Amino acid sequence: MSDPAAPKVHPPDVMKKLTALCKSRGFVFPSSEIYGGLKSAYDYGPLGSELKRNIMNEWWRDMVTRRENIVGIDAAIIMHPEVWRASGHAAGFADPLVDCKISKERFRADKAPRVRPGDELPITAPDAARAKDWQELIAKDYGVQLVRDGCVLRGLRCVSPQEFGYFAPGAAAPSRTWPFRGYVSPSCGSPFLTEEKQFNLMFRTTLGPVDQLGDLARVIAELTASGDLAAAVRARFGKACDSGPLAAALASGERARILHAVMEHVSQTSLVYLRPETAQAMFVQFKNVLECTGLKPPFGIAQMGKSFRNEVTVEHFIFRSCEFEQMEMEFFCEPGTQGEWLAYWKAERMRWWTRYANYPASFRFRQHGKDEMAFYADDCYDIEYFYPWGWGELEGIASRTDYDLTQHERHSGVALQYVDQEKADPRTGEKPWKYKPFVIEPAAGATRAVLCFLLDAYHEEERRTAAGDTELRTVLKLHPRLAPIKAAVLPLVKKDGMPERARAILERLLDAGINAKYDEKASIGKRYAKHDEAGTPWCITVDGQTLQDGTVTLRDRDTTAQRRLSVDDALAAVRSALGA
RNA sequence: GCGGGCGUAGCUCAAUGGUAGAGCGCCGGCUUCCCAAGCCGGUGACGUGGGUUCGAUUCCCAUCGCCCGCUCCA
Repeated sequence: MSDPAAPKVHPPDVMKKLTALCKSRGFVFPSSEIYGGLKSAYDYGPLGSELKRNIMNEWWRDMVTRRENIVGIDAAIIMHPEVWRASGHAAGFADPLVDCKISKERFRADKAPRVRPGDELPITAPDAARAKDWQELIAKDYGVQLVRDGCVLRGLRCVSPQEFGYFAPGAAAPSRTWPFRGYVSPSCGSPFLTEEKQFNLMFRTTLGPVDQLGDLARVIAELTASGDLAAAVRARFGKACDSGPLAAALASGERARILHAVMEHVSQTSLVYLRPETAQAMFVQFKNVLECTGLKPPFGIAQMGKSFRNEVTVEHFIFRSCEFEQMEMEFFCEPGTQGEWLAYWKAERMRWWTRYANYPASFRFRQHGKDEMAFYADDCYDIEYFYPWGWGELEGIASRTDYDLTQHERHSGVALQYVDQEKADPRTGEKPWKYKPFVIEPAAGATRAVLCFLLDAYHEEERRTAAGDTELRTVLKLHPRLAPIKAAVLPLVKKDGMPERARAILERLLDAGINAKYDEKASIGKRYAKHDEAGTPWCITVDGQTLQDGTVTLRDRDTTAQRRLSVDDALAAVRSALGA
């Protein structure tokens, strides 16, 4: 074993090997594989679904069951669309993005530098070599030979707000022109850009059985039948055109933008989103939970479940996928106490993660800088895991002030506050004290937890085969409470009544609610190896001696050592190690 | 989304412009008293779609998926 004070050193190519093991043993399959797979979606198999459930159960037990002042909810994935306007997701999750075709960089169109007709448009490369590459790229793709001056390429100029052109040295008129949108790439100054792409990270769908596309098609057909689109839009939508997105689109005069705004407007009535996080339901149900439970701050509302985001990049197996699972808790406390509660939850959450890990030093805190925190947060820490590709997020613990309750109060018009009959308002000195609680949010990724505990558990060890060769033993050293199968019950050989004795032991485990498997196939060594890969902590083996004196062997996954015990003692050992 | 690489059985690989073989795995049988033993039998693949061709797994195009890097990540 490596230094317990240092992060785990992952075996070479561990992601590749782990992905293969996940598939062959039934932890995680690529989604819809027989149809060629679906990007970034994964299905949890017989072992994976047990592992994920065990992890989530451990979280729920630690966060909800054992705490008097924390309760759970299980909200609908589809919520009222106004929720996402209040939370800021509707606006914040959608930006117009553009790619520079020269430097291949992506940027936000609304933050790009603007230029005016007559302005020169020099393209600046980071070094002379790249300037030369870009010069050739532009010659090839656009048919003009720009003049290179060190890192700078010259010859382009803005002609009008809709057009830029190439001016040969000394020429007064452009020899070629291209359409223009008035801005250039912020990093290199290039005007060669892709179309603006509207990114919307929330999954959209429609609520209701009516075919929305049919409605949209009809409206668009009617509006575009007349020559004057703007007039047709104004005539049809009246007051809606006076302000908001329709007004802005009409003001721009761009047909595509107007039609886009019209489609948004028409689809508004049935448009809903799949939640991009589970957190908002806890704020939205704050009042109901408060009334039915009678809880007083400090208290928490917890929820586990699926969330959906159209991630720009999906990567690293199940680390970042569009459909993922979260374990979140919103902890409501008195304003002014958020600092101490943040410290408390940091410690609690780190204790939880490291409790199940072989390498506690693979977990660490990282405080967010002011620039990366949401504007309303007053402090934020990530719990990070040392993945094979480096440190990465596992859980965020944010101090969110009273922002969310304030936003939902504003948008819903419903007071979301706590009335403390015993305390006086610190500002006025009057009773009762009505306040919006401040929130500490430990938000963990359940899907990421699966990956992190698999990585923590994955080991390759040298072992000697019966033939005397050296081989690698692959073993998942999962914490017994997380392991999908707790014990395998194996007859040493498939005869002399051993299968019957083994099955009787299996029955006792299953009756006790312990997930166990019976296996009589192949040689005993093969069966041990298979269960090592599945992360099964114990193998109970029935052999010749069992028939004589009723004892069995109990094999430990991590050491492969065996103890001979009575059946009762073996079962008791399993039960007590599970803490059940 | 961009750039690069990849795609033959569950896995690792092989062969071929004339419809594909092996090892391991998996399933069944025999055997086996402790760490992937042995024997017999079986299962099983050219990612998808188009084009060229008498004929494509092989050549071309597109598409999908995976990996690496960049970018993005309220």
